[in-house]
Amino acid sequence: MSNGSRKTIKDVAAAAGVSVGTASRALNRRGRVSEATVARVTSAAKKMGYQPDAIAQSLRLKSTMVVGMLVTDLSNPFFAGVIRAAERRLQQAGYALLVGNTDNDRAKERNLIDLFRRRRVDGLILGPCEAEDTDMMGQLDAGDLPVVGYDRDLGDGQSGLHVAHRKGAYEATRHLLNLGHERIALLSSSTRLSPGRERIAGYRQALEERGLPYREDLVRAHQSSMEFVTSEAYSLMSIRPAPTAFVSLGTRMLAGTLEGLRDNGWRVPEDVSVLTVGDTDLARLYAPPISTVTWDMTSVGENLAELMLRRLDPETGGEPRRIVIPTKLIDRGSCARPGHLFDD
Amino acid sequence: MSNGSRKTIKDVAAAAGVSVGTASRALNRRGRVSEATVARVTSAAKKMGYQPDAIAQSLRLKSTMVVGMLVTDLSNPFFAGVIRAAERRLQQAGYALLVGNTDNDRAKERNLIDLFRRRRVDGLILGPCEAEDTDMMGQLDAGDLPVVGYDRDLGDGQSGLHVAHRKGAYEATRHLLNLGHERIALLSSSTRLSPGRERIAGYRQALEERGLPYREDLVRAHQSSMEFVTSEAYSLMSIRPAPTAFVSLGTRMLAGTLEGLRDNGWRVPEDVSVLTVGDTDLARLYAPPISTVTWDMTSVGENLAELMLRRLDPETGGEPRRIVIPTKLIDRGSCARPGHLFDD
DNA sequence: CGGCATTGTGCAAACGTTTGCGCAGATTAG
DNA sequence: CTAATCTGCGCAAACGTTTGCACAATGCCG
Repeated sequence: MSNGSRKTIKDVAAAAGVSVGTASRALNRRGRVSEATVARVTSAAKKMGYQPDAIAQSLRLKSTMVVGMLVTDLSNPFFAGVIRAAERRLQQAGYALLVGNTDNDRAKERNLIDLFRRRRVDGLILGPCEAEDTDMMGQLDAGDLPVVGYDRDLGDGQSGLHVAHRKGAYEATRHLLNLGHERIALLSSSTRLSPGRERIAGYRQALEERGLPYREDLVRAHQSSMEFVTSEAYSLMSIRPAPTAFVSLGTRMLAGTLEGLRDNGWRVPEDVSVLTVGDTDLARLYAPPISTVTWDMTSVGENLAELMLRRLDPETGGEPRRIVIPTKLIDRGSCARPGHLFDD
Repeated sequence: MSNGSRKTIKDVAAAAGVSVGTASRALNRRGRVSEATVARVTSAAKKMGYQPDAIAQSLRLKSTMVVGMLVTDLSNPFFAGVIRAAERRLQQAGYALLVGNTDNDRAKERNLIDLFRRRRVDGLILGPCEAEDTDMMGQLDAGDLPVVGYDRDLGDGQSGLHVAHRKGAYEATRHLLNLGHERIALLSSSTRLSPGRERIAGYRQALEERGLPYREDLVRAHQSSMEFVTSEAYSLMSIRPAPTAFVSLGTRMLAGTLEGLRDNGWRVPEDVSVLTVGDTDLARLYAPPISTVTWDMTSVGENLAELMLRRLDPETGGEPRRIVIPTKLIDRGSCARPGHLFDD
């Protein structure tokens, strides 16, 4: 079937007995071509398995039909799910998705952005990254590269999507407050990222509404490596009077939290209530199942893609838009009235 | 800083007072250029923030520095982890990784492959996909597109990487047999994919070595959706005499399996032993923790990248290579001597 | 000081497309 | 029947690079 060297439009034109220009017009049904030649050319193209060279097209048309996306860590299932949905939607529109991992490192992010610009991506979706810089996004966008932010603070005039982390954390905290908890320990992802900041803000807001103080010693917000979370959990457990609830406000922190509690023999929910963010198999099947603040990853991905497509469409490209994805609290019974372990 | 339109090498050349050709040679330190002009040109380039256009380079050099990778589902953490590691390694070598989801659908896979070819990827990493076709891979490779397979059956002369699923399943089964189990139920991913086939083969081999029959009614191998797995688990639990062990041979089947067992009140490991494949938070933190056949995702990703880079390097590109990634059995106590639930 | 190798530079082709322009022939209007 | 319009096609430029080739200038050797 496939001959040695790849077929170009020149070969097709020759086979159909027309010039390259005409062949191009025929294949794209653009400009003035007779139906007869369209037929001849397309059939010749099909016969020899011709596929237009996307690189050459990109060069000529000044559009690569690729959008880039940067996340801190693709192996985080919550990013992977979003990427999957975004890719699907973009593909329907003819775009490919190029992903990059920033490892939550600002320098790496810069490098990747430059790399993607050199590759002439048509647009860029930027996930949260350490020390986000709204100026940068503005510059890129002004430099003619449409940018859509994902859980990331934006400058004016840019499109972005946010999961309602703040409200989610607020509601989770209120749930615990309503049960009578007053010392709620917090394990959060880094405050240098928007989701972490927002969640803590929600937690704080709920406390303040009840007139309870925001106690720094009850809040730990750093990396989310498993060992680290476990050791922070230990440390929180040694506070006296002890926290009566643990909120794990990072999508990958539940395991470490539970490990810490279990190793110390604290029972859930008799001794301590637990609440987490991001629905996982572990949360669903732990004994007891863990109550969770969740949201729809597919919706996030699709809306990100939609936002980008809107920016890419010359018709609607002008006005930036913002989207907020709501969260939902799933109550599973890992929260109860406060226990009385080490009350003082 | 950044002026309106993007700078091309022409601008750099003009600013440095040389011709484009010379500018190119200076920037790439290729051919004969005086050190003086190299300095002038590079400084001019830096001053105006020039970045070469990767598209134009690709067209001219006939290499995009992009490799494509196709998996069934990027949101499966076991693929995501591999992709992450592969991307990292490829990036060090200057390549970008373009990923696509096949949804385990042969037609989609074909489409994506065509798409990637049009995009002129320099190489292709193909994960498992329904009804794999070794011919196709051979054709692609012969058509001058290096292909590396991942847990996928290959034709002759192609590079590939396999996780030792067969051996892993074999050892897992033997572990149970050694404890005295004789009726071991199997929930496996589809046999239309290499990992599923291999795992079942390993299971079978272990049974046969003990002179035990391979019973089709104890083996279920289909999709891995949660609901499906749970219902299959139910069905297996109704067999009499009942299975004394459940092996969940898919990376995403443990949750469904455990749910089925729990809902029916079967205790692990007193009533039933459980073993799974792929280490997850759930396996680590379930009560009891679940014994697991695991392997190193990072190693898989890096070796895939390495295999591809080797094929891409004109020096070593010739000979194909195969790599096998070993598995390891982590014993965690979810397996015990057989219980006596519904023995007959 | 003449010939010759060496060095640095510019010119132009090439990669594979798309598209504006011009032109010949066909069709229509007056 | 002539003039105007329309139709279909070819030509060539352009997108931004890299690189073979030619050529002038320089340095070296005899």
